[in-house]
This record gives sequence, C-alpha cells and structure tokens, in this order.
Amino acid sequence: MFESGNDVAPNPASEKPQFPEGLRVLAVDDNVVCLKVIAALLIKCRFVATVTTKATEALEMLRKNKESYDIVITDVEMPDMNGFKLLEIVGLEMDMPVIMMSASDDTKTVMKGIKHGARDYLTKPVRLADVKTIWKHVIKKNVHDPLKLGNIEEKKDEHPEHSKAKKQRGTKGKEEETNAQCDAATYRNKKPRLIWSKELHYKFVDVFQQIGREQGIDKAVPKKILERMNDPRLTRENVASHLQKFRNTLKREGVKLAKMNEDNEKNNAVLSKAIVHLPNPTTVSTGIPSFGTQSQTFGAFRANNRRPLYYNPANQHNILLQQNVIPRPVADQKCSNMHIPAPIFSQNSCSETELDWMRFHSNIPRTNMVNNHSTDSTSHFPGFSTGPTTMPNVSYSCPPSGAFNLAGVPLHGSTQLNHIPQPESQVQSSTYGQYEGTNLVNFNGRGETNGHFLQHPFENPESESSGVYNNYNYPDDDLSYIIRQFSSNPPPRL
DNA sequence: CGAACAATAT
DNA sequence: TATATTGTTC
Repeated sequence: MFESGNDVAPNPASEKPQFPEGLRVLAVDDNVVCLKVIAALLIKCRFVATVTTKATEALEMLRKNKESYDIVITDVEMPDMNGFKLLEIVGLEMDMPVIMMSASDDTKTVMKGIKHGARDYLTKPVRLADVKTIWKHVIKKNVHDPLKLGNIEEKKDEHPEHSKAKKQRGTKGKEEETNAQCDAATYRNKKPRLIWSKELHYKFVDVFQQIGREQGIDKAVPKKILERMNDPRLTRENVASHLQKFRNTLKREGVKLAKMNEDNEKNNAVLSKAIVHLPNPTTVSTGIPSFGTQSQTFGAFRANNRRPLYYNPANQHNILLQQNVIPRPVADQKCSNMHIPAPIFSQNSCSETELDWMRFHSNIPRTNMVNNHSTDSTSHFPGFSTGPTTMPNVSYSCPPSGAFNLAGVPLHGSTQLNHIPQPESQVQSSTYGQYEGTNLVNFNGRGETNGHFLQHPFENPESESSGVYNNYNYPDDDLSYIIRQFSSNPPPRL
C-alpha cells in the first residue's frame, strides 16, 4: 500500500487507526512536492491538514486563529523567514507543539531546533510512520488538561471537508494516495548525492586539462568532460556543478597568484636592498614556493610530474613538512577541497621565457629525477634551500611575460608580472644562480637550458631524506629584520 | 531545443 | 560546505 512493510499494514480487525483522529495540523514547507506528500500522509492518518508554503503566512494564520490548529509541522529552511525563528515563535512564544522538518538530521541541527522550541523533528522525506507519531506531542502538551485531550477525538466532525475526504476514500482519496506514494517513492529513490572522491576529481582534472591543452580552456565544457570521463556514476549536471566550482577556484587562485607575486616583487625589492649590506659570498635561502597551507592542493600536479613552485613568503615550516609527503590520489577518498591543476601550456606557443618559467615550476619528468640529488647537505639546490623555518624566503619566481596562470591562461594586464632586475653589483654568476640578470633561478646555477634539471630533494617521492637542505651560510639573526617584513605578509588562503 | 552558465537552494 | 537544482542566456 502506502508504505512498504509495517509502516501501513492497517489492522484488518479494527477500522480505526491506533492513534487519535482529527488532529488539526498546520504543515509549512516551501517545497510544494514535499508539502503535497505531507498533506497526503496527514490525511492518511485522518488528520486535518492545513498547508502553506510561506512561513510568514503560517505565522499570520496562527496569530489570527491559533485555536484552529493542534500542532504545527514546519520546515526549518524557509526562504521567507528564518525557520528557527518560526520555531521559536510557535514553540516558545505561542507554546504550541511544533515539529521541525529538515533535510539533515545531524545532531547539531536537531539540537538547535529543540533549543528553538521544537518538540520533535522529522527528517525529509517525511514518512507515514513519522506522521503517525506526532499526535503524541499534543498529548504531552495537554497531559494535565484532560479536557483538551478528549477534544481531539471530537474535532473531526467540526471539519466537514475532512469527513468528505474520508468518504471519498475509494475514489479520489485513492488517487491522492497513489500520487503521494509515487512522490514519496520518487523522493526516497532519488540518486544519492555524488561525492567527488579524489579519484573522481583527479579524473576530472585530467580530462579538463586534456581538453584544455587540445582545444583551449574554454572548450572544457560539461558535456565534453562527461564524455571523456566516461564514468557511469556521473551525469552532465554533476560535472557542470563541479566544473562551476572548479572554475571559481581557479579564478580565486589566479587572483591570489597575481596578488602573491605582487607581494613577491615587494619582498624582492626589500631583500635586494638588504643584501647590499651582506658580506660576500653570500647565499640567500629561498623558500620552496607554494601556496601557503594549500600545498596539499597540488596533488594533482604530481600526477603530471609537474609541480608549481610559487613563492610563499611565510609558513615555510608547514610547507616543508607537507612537501616531504607527496600526496597521491587515493581511491575513493573524499575530496575535501578543490584541487587545482598544473598550468596548461601548449606545445607550440611557449616562448623561451615561458619555458624558463616553467622550468622554475619544476616541470621535470619523474624519471629524470631519480638519483638526481645528493643527500649530502652541502649539495646545493640554488634557490631552494629549505633553511631554518624562520628564514625569510626570497623569491625569484615571478613569472616572466607570457607566463600562464594556473588555468593555463596567460597572465595579462594587472596580473602581468614583471622581472625585477637585480642590482648589477649583486650579479654573481659563480654563486649558485642568484642574480643572473633576472629574477629567475636556474636549478643548476649554470643557466641550464637543455631540459635537464636537478631535482629538488623534495621532488623525489622515494627520498628518505628528512629534507634539511640548508644552503644559507649565515645566522638567522642577520636577517631577522627581513623576517619581520615577511611575517607581516602572510600567505594567501583559500 | 539542448547545452552552458550563473545563481540559488538544500 | 559541497553538491543539486533552477533560471537565464546562448
């Protein structure tokens, strides 16, 4: 019948339901389908259902003639009014049994509802079994008032329309039941909401980048992505929704990247001034560039053996700790944040400068990295010493003209980043690539351009190293004043 | 019309 | 918040 199993199963021996009839219920929900189902369920219980889709209207009705209702069931997420406010007014101010309805039944929400005067809660979709129990709240309320208790049974006759509905059981009533049953069934059989596991997200990112490379970033649209992902779990809507969020994330990160690099310029300027006073030969530590605490975010890069090495002026300690761990896609692990992809670059449009920049982004095939670094702490990786955690990080990583941002879109206009020419006197090509005319750093300090690069120690997932590669050679204190500059410049957060 | 996209709902 | 749904535009 209405519900499967013991939900309905009316006792054939007794015509009467096992609860009082004629309970006058005001049901409030802006979702008409939901409301329809609820109304049908209420009628099924031989209650008198009054429904409205507006919380304000419900309140008006209650204020006008509160005595017309025994109980109120209301959604707590009504658009025209704070649902909890309605609970409060009805449950606390009016001292009326009010039951909250919500799609979520987490303890926090329920407790909030109870605090706001709810006697009980119904989780959507509401089922007959749930509705059958609501009369108890009226009994509880009137437990010291037997007169009112007795009234419940009588009330049904005061509502001829209800009796009418009852009489039509065989015809229209049946129809309504069927519809309601149908709706309820649809509601319950709804596909469970998709969770974008890491595995799924990586797949998405791969396809996104693939299409981006082949056809351009704006050709990566839901339908194409869906087709290429070829995953039965997904619908176009799923992909569209995820893509929307993904693009937003890229956009946000893009802005941050630009802002961050602006900061870098300032920092570089500060440092280049400061360095004038430092003794020679001096090697200045640069940090491992990253987006602050978001380095986890770059898991997707690893899949491509490309790792962005953006400069991060602070939080180096955290970054280093995290970068020792190469995140890998884990099957069906929930994807808690929006991982962003490696820069997308076309094969044929990369200028030398772009390539330089990308090199800086450690665009190194993993196969080239293995055994490519020494565990000897004297082995320098210019520009990538970890240094002590309090060391200032000096960036040379401002992308040159024509650089791409994270979405593979060239950096233009206000996001365009310029080289910061270093003072001539600071150019020391014999020292591991610090001032080689530009603010770009070569991995091997020899102006490497042939495509083979040294590996950053942390780049190697197999590395056993705890990763203290300290190539600065003067005490922290010497730069403490610079540190202060950087500490007022926290890394961007998502 | 269907798809993409943005906005909004849950 | 993450995902779903809706509304508008293309």
